[in-house]
Parts: sequence; C-alpha cells; structure tokens
Amino acid sequence: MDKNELVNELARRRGFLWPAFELYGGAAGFYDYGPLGAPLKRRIEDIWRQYFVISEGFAEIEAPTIGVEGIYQASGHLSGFSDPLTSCKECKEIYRADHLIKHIIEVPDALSNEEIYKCIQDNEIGCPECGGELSEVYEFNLMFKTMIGPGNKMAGYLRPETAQGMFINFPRLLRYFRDSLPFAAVQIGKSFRNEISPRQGVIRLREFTQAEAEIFIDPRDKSHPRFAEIADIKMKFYSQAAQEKGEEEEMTFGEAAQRGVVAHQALAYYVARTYQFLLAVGVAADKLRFRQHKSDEMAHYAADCWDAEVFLDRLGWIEIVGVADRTDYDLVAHAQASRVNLSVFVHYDQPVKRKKLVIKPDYKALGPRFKARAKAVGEALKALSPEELEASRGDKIYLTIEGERIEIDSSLVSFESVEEEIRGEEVVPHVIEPSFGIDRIIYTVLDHSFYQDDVEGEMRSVLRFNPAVAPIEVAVLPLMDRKELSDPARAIVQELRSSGMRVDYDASGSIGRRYRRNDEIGTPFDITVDYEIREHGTVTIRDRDSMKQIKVSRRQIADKLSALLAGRIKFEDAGEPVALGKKE
RNA sequence: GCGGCUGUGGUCCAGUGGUUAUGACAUAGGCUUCCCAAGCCUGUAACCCGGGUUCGAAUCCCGGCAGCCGCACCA
Repeated sequence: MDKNELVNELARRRGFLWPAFELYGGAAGFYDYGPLGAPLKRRIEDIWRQYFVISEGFAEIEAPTIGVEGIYQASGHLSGFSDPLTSCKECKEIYRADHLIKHIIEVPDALSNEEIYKCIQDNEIGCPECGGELSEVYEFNLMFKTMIGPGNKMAGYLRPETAQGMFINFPRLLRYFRDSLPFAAVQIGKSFRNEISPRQGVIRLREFTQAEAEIFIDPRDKSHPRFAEIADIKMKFYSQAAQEKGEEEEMTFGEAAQRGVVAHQALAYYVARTYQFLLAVGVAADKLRFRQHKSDEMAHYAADCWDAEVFLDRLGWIEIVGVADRTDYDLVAHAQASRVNLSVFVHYDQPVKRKKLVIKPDYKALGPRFKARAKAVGEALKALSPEELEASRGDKIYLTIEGERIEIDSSLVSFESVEEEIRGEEVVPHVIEPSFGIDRIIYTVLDHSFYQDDVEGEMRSVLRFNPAVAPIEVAVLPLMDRKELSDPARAIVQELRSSGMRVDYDASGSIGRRYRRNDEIGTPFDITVDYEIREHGTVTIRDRDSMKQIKVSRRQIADKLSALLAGRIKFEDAGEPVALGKKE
C-alpha cells in the first residue's frame, strides 16, 4: 500500500471519512465526516474563524444554499459554468464543441449551441479520434438545478460557490459597516457542483465545504494597514516568472509587494494570512507553495491570483486555496443585472471646491412653447457643456430633441456660476477573495500529519496532529481494567471534560495496544493510571510523538494538560520524566 | 461520459460450479499489579446490488453502483 492508500484506509477505518450512502451502493463525489472527521473539520473551521473573522473583524454571514436564477445569470455561472459538448456517434468520445471549431472561428464562445453545430456541419468536422459523425451540441451545466415551490415556475440552483451570498448582500453589509471601506464578509458552508467525474476521494466532491471571504477595498488604495505585521515573513513564491524558470523564489512578503511580484500590499497581506493559517492547522511547510496564475489561466477581470498548492503523494500538486483580486467584476455584474447601485460614497479628506455653471431653463416660457416636450428640452439645456453655452451666449441655442433640430432664444435660459464643494465620490470597491476548499485542506492535514516509524520491529502509525485540531485531545487509560484503577481514571475523565477538553476513555486491551490506537487517531496526550495513584497520588502523561512519559500529581492534571495542549509549556518541563523498561 | 482492471467480516486476503465460506489482524466480554499493537479463554462479524444461465452461483453471463488507472471534463 502506498501512503495515499494507507491514509485513506486509516481515515475510513477510524471514522474520519466515509463514502456516503454506502448502505445503498454509494454515489461518487459525496463523503460523510465520521465521529473523528466531523470534529477535525469543526476545529479547522474554528481556526479559520480565528484568522478571518475574529482577528480581521470580518462579518460571518450565512446565506441559503439554494439560489434563484437571477444570481447566476449575473454571476455568469449559468452561461460560463457550462460547456457545449458534442459526442462522436461512432466511438462515443466526448468533446468540447467550441474547441473543435477554434481554428475556424476566433471567438466560438460567442456562438449559440445551434450555431456551433451548424459550423461543425458546414465545415464537415468529424470525430478527431475516429472520423465519425458528431452529435448535436448540448449544454452541460455544472450546477444542480431544482424547483422552488410547486410547479416549474421558479428555477433554483444549488450554489456553486458561497461567494455570491456576500456579493448580493453588499448593500446591507455596507450599511452594517456604517458606509465605509474597507469591510469584509465571510461564509463557511456547503457548495455544490455536478462534476462530470469526481475522483480522488475528497479532492473533487459534488458537495463540498468552502470558506470564503469577500474583502471590499478602495480601488484607489490597495495598501494594508497591518502589512507591517507580515512584511518580514519569508515564503517561497512560485510567480509567473519563477514558473518559467521552474524554480520557486524565496523572499519576504515585504519584498514581494515592493517588487510587484504580488500585485499589491492588500493581496500580499491575505496571502500571508492564508500561509499562516495553513501552517497553523498542520499543512507541512515543505509541501506547500503559493503559485501565481499564469496570465492565460487567470480570469480576464482578475488583477492577480495566487493559489496555495500542496503536494500530496500520488496526486502531485493540488490547489487548496485561491487568493484573487477580482477587481470590481462581481459588483458591476450584479449592479447591472439588478439595477441597484452597488458603489460606496467615499469622502475626501478635504472637500474639493470647484466652479460650476448651473443652467436654469425658463420653464414658464418653455412650457407653453414646447408643451409635452418642454421637460426634454429643459433636460437637454441642462446637459449643455459650459463651452457650448459660451459659444451661444447672447445668441441662439441649437438643440436636437428626438431627432428634431430646435432653436431656442438664449434669453429663455439663465445661468450662473456657483462654487460647489465636492465631498467625495462614488466608488465601486474592488474585491479580494481568499477562497478555501475545506475538504481538501482536511485531507491535506491527514496526509501531511501521517507518518510511520519502526518501534522494536513493529510499525507504528501516527497522525501528528497539532493539538489545536486533534479530535481527541486526551485519552485516559487505566493500566488494567480493575476497579482500583478504572474508578479514579473515570473521575479524571469527568474532570477534564468539565474543563472543556475532548477526552476519551479506553480500558480495552493491553496498554501498548491502546497507545497505538490513540497514536493512530492523533491523540496528543495519553494519561496512564497505575497503582502509583494510590501509593503516591501520581499518574503519567505520555507524549504521542516522542512516546516519552512524565509523572504528574493527580491534582495538577487538568492544569498541566490545558497548558500542554495550548503549547504554553514544553512536555519535558511539565513533570518528572519516567524511565520505563519493558518487562519481560 | 468512454476504455482497462477490480469488488468476500471493520481491515487485508483464501476460495474458479457442490454440505455449515478459509485465515490473519482488528474488535467485544472475561482472566491477569500487564507501560508501548504478539498471554490465556469465549464471542460478534462478510460473498457490492439487480437480473440471467444452472438441480445448484462468492465462482459463469448481462446490467447497475463503487474504487483504481488512462482519456475527456473541471480548477
């Protein structure tokens, strides 16, 4: 078995990840999180909240997973998230229909399916594999469609990303944040994509969990007030230029932003926070890189985009996070589609004074003369530029209203020059979007935490979880399942649980077997209760990674463990070392 | 979607037409002053699903589902 298989097998056997619906034969692309997987996921999400909600002051919201059609028309998912396909009638191969006519038509995207099919027929394009006839062009959309309410009146779609929930709540979020930039909203939740061929376990799912932040910033100023906090952190950047050389470039974030390797400070800042978060949950630093999208793979509206990629055995480099500057694309698209203004009024530091010509049409005179068109004439007069007015001063003014040339005596218009104060301007914010694939991160944490070592000829499997993500933090093990030991052990379990720790009790099988069981699920510390608890009032704490043990007074257990779990003290300093020889 | 390979207790596997389906590990209960998966006793637990061939199917055939690999697709 290779590592990938070992990790998958362990995850299934011990209750991290289960293929869903197994009882009924299963369905590809769906997984259950079991009794250990669900808390692992929860703890990783909570650390994400620590980084992207609490520390940054972002707002977490929760939007419906089903969306109405309008959202996805505006976002482009209805048209852009589907592909025109055609299949060979002979050999059944499936092709992207638009790709087949690329050499004939420069922008096949603009054609309808019927037009593409016509083009295929007109040019007698056959199957590239066997030359067979191609079927009609049909659409495959990756969104799950459903019906809202009875009948087919209203179509609904399961969201393909959580991001749209933040965009379409922009006006309310803006008010919540008291009309000022920057601000951000986040969402952790399920998204759905009807993938053609889900593979590789939890790496490509049809129902998956995303954690996304939409950070709305002033497009004129992409610096970041907390940039200094991360400027000195070093990381390997796999930039466009570095990719051409095939070698990552190590530098600080400060340098990356200054040299323009990363487009600007704000983007660099969130790449850095992403980097810190991934390390905090247990992604291995030497199997993590940040790769910049090449210009041809970047969305046309994006200013810059960096993917966090991790190395997984057998799968290679896999994208787990994307951090992009999406500019004003999403807000502009929704503003156009919904006809709601999605901009922010940004105040200047100092109001700008500007002279302005105010034009006042004489409606008393215009009304009787132009009747119903008087209003249109007035509007046209107001729209004149100062230059046009100047040119006609004391003379006639010529306008074109509804295609008709109209002559107006300039005496029917008065104008005056006023000085106005401009206090600010309407700005459509740009969006920085860090988008996390939580399931992929969980699998990565399992993969990167897994290791095996040889203990006296026996293979020991261990998940070296960071205590902050471990589903079980402490296992309490009576050396033997006898009342004198199990009673105090159970009392310890209750005490630790009441102070909030995730504790398991295990009295089954030999002590060594129980250590192995807990090593395998990543329990950082084991408490062994032996007869010393009666003789000296002490128990031992065992460290998962070193297998070393220390002796600790029964009364100090809760304090010592919470300090150990939080990393406030080192294991060696937490108690007296125990030298244990194997009894023959 | 296409093609190839595969599907037996929780896990890994034996069984290629014939009683009650082999074994190991894991797991449960008990015994044991037992500290790193290997003691002793006793249990629980499986032929992916549906159809067909046959007196009889885990075994042969067809279909479905799932997994792995390749293609395509996706990012």
